[in-house]
Amino acid sequence: MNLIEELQWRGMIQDIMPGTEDQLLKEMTTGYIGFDPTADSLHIGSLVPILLLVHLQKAGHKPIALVGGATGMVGDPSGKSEERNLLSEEVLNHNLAGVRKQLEKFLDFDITRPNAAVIANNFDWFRDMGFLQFIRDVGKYITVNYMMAKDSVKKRIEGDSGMSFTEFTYQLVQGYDFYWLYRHQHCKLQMGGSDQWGNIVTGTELIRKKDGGEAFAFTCPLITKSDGGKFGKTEKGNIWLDPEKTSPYQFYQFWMNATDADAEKWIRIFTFLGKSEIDEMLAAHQADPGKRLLQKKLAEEVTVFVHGESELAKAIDTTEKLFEKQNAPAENLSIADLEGMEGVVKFDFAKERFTEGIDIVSFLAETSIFPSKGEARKTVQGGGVSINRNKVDDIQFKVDSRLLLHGIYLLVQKGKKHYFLVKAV
RNA sequence: GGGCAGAUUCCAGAGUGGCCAAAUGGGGCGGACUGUAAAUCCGCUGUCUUUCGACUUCAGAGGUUCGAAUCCUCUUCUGCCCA
Repeated sequence: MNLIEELQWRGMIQDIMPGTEDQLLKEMTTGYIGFDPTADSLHIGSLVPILLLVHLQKAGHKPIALVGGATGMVGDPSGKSEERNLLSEEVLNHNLAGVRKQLEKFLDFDITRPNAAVIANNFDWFRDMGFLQFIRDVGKYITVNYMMAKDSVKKRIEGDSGMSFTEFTYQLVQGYDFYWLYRHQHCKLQMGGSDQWGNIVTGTELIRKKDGGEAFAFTCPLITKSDGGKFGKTEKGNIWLDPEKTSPYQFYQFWMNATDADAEKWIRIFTFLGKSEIDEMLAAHQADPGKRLLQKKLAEEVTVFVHGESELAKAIDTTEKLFEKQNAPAENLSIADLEGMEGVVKFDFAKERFTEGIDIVSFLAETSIFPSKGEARKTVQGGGVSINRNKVDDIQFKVDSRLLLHGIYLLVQKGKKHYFLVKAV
């Protein structure tokens, strides 16, 4: 399978420009993807573009990861129904540094290789460009009619929130990125999410009109969940690649919780496993879905890719303690077991308060396991809270030191899946 | 510059003087079922309070009224139309 065939099999190609496959077969091709510095860490939504770059490099081509210092200052209207807030330069620089650091983990930058990865920042070529120069060198080549025909623009013009000139111009800014990289880095390929198609095409158009050059592109489908929910979101928000923001255990759990339908799609997209291996796994999974083979494999592969072997081992370890022996009494967990639960949210709570005894509702609110007493009370009444694996359904319940495991710990569960470890200090 | 329409609780979107902490749908959370699935069903979804209830909320500031998300005035923001 060549690169395009493989990506197609994995379900990672949505739109592709004619000739792209031939170009990739013909020679080592430089291709780029832009990353938005909207936060100081990438989240799993960015994993797909990262994987595209990795696949590209594995196939012998040269990947460029573009961090959008300049485009980030404008704001991409694609897929947004409303005008975005501008980020300050300070925040932007902070985000840029974070994103850059993460990208460096996934690609091979060994400069002895001809196809070593490169990180570029489009602020480098926009910093000194003046407005007049831009409208003469870029704006002149693209008609407003063309720009208005773009879905991202059309939707906003037809909708009722309007669109600023700044965001309208965005496609030109991104288009110029492609042109610049084409001129200076011989970059002939741009990839991205399918929402980027319009912006990408503007770039190839610019290359054609300004230089008579030829450039190629393909996009991957946006990842969706089978139940229509947003991918990569949980009740706690985004799943980040930064272990400080989303612990490897939580990260692992996210993939473990994939539904069957999602796991079947995702295993091809998010892992590097080959076709025969995946086919086998799919068959095994369908024979006995209850074993969650796919989810486990998926979670393992992605966690290793992002966080490494040792973090995966810890995540699995914690998972086993909490889930595989779910019916075992909490008292069976040793101090080492409890201490070693990496990634479980931990809280300290004053020892004296346990000695005095405290009602369950205040306890849950004060530890910040619940945001308010009202919510804590409602969940307890609804049977959603367990302490040391015993369900608490009486809001009068007192928490005191007799409950502490090994005299120190309290294992609190909110719902079935959310564990918290409270330590008496 | 002129005219018109609008701003409601996480989102969409009702409500147009008391019955409104505010319909309905979505989302979220929790429960049952299960496989840490899916589908389905049930409960919760402003804060505090065991309950009664109290308090803060319908863009912002004032006002009318016994009483306002609802009426009036000004301000801010948004969309549409005319110049």
